[in-house]
Amino acid sequence: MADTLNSAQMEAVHHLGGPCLVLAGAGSGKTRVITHKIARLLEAGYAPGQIAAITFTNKAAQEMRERAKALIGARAAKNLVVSTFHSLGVRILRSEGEKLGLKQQFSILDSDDVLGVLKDAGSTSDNKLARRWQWTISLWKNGGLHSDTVQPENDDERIAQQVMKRYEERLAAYQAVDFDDLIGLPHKLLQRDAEVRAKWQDTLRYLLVDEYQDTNAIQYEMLKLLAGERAMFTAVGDDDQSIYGWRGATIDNLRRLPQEYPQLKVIPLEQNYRSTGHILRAANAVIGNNPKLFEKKLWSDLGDGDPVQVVECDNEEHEADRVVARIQSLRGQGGEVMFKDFAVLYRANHLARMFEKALRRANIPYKVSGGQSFFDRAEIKDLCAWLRLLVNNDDDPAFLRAVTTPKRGIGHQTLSSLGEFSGKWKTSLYEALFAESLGTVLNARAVGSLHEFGRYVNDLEYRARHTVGAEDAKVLLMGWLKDIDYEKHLYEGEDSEKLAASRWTNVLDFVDWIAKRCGGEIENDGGLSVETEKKSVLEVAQTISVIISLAERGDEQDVVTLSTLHASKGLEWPHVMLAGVNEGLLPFKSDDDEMTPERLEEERRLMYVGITRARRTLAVNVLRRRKKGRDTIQGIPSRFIAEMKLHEAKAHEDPREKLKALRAAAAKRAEDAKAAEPSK
DNA sequence: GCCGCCCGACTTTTT
DNA sequence: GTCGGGCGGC
Repeated sequence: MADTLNSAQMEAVHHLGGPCLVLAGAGSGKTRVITHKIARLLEAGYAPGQIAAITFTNKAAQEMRERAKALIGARAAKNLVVSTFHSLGVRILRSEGEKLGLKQQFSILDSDDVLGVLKDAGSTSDNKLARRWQWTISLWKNGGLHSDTVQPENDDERIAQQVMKRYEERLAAYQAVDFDDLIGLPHKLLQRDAEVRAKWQDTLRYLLVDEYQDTNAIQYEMLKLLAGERAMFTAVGDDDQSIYGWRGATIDNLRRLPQEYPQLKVIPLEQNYRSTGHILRAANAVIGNNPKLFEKKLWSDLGDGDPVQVVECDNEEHEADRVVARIQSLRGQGGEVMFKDFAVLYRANHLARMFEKALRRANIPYKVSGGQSFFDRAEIKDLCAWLRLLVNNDDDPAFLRAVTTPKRGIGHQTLSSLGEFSGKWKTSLYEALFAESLGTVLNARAVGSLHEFGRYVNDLEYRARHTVGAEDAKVLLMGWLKDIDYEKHLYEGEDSEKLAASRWTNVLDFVDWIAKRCGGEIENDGGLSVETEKKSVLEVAQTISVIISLAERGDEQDVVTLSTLHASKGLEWPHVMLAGVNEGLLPFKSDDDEMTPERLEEERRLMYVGITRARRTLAVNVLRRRKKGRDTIQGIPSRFIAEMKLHEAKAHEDPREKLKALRAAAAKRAEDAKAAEPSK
């Protein structure tokens, strides 16, 4: 792609006078538009710190900052606010949270912590039930509701509402917030405090929102409040790639934009720079079956390319074999085809297994994207709990995890007495630990252990607060691990030595990662901070729950990608294979729910996302028989295959392709003959 | 109360 | 194929 903008992109970049919606079709260069627009805004007199580019993931934020840096230079890029919704929320809460009774050192609970709190608040040990509550409560919160405003529709919801109320109380007591609060609380603040609102509207004078179709109700409200009367923003999104409805994203946000901002300039980007004609026509044909919010049709001038292939497979094993065969054959054709040029995309995670097996057998290197995140690992969570406790002593969930990791003679009994005691006196567990009268409920030995723990935490906290810079941080952290004998804890807790060793490696990586962040020379940390001063261990510790992308940070290796369709959004590969394109799988259908038109439309968008990941070749796999639970059932080709209208495309294109192939073959024969002659 | 065995299920996921 | 939950036995 040359470094020029096409006319639609140009228009999008230069429209600075009011709200702007860029309908960025797949592969239409939306990141280019955003970064160029940032450059344009700087030209127009905005200071870097007044421009905020908002994304959904840390990875996207990091990429955006990188791209912006290449265009506008490191200096300007450093002060840009490139941030996820959630990090922006942290930032706002950090400076304004006190107005909500939140101390500056609040904790951020991850979803496991939340689950724990919910089980506690709802007095259950039933994980499934607690997860349902978690889900419901999160959706409510994302819809802008809290326990007093929820309108329960059945008994389950009434119970969830009660649990929610207690959950809210717990979080307040812990000085903790969950991920939803990182949006919800800043929103609340901006809404009710005119001063805060004015301050932030004045700070962030131009907003650019990436993946706008993925915003939920409350994120949209927050954007409106930040943008204010001025309404200086650019939303970039694609209604056809909205695939996160199930987690609260609402296409309504796209629908409402032109209504609520009549002066909105809508600019479609329709030229696709990614895929060849056959692939793009299939994509257009499929998505054409959805009702349109905005008119938009992708085209490309990359030529027709190879026709889309439908690959019929007997079953999952056969499919995996054919995937392997296809990779080998495309690579065998010479050229510079690398493993990293391939992706296998599927609807659900568990479908990866068969491909992993086949690829391993064929000695083809691969990576599974969207697997367990580095930060989800138990050993990392252990350490995070400690760090959280240092940051916020009142974080009871963190206290409970840290005090028992590793085991230090403080058992269930002791902790439950301590819990009772703290409940009675309305203090946090940590505070309770130092109470004079603790001896009345616990024996001296238990009190002694607790005090020892408390003193250690206190001391470590002091040191963490005053340890600055990468090297000192590393010394501190390694010392801490030695103090708590964490390595031994790992080897004792794990049956397999190998597993323990790999866990310990993770721990060391984690230490390095934190230490690096204390160094102050990090430019890409997901947009969380723009300062380049060195930071204390404690400061770094506070932000860890919002940053999760160490695992994704792995450098680009030459490996085949296995990914869910969801996780593939925004990525592209020369050769894409869509796996298991069968009724029931894609569109997905579970036994108990019925397929609403809305659901089907979202599944169709998922298919569209899958198709548009491909640059040069696309294979669509269909299973003749497929596994379902324990048994095997007949496989019906997905309706989306017919919707691709491949036969029409063939009837249209085949003669020309055939002719081309014939001519090429003839030319080759002539050349071979020529080559043979002189040697005679 | 805990351990072990058996059976069943098995969307999508970020922060 | 694996994980988790539930049930039954010790």
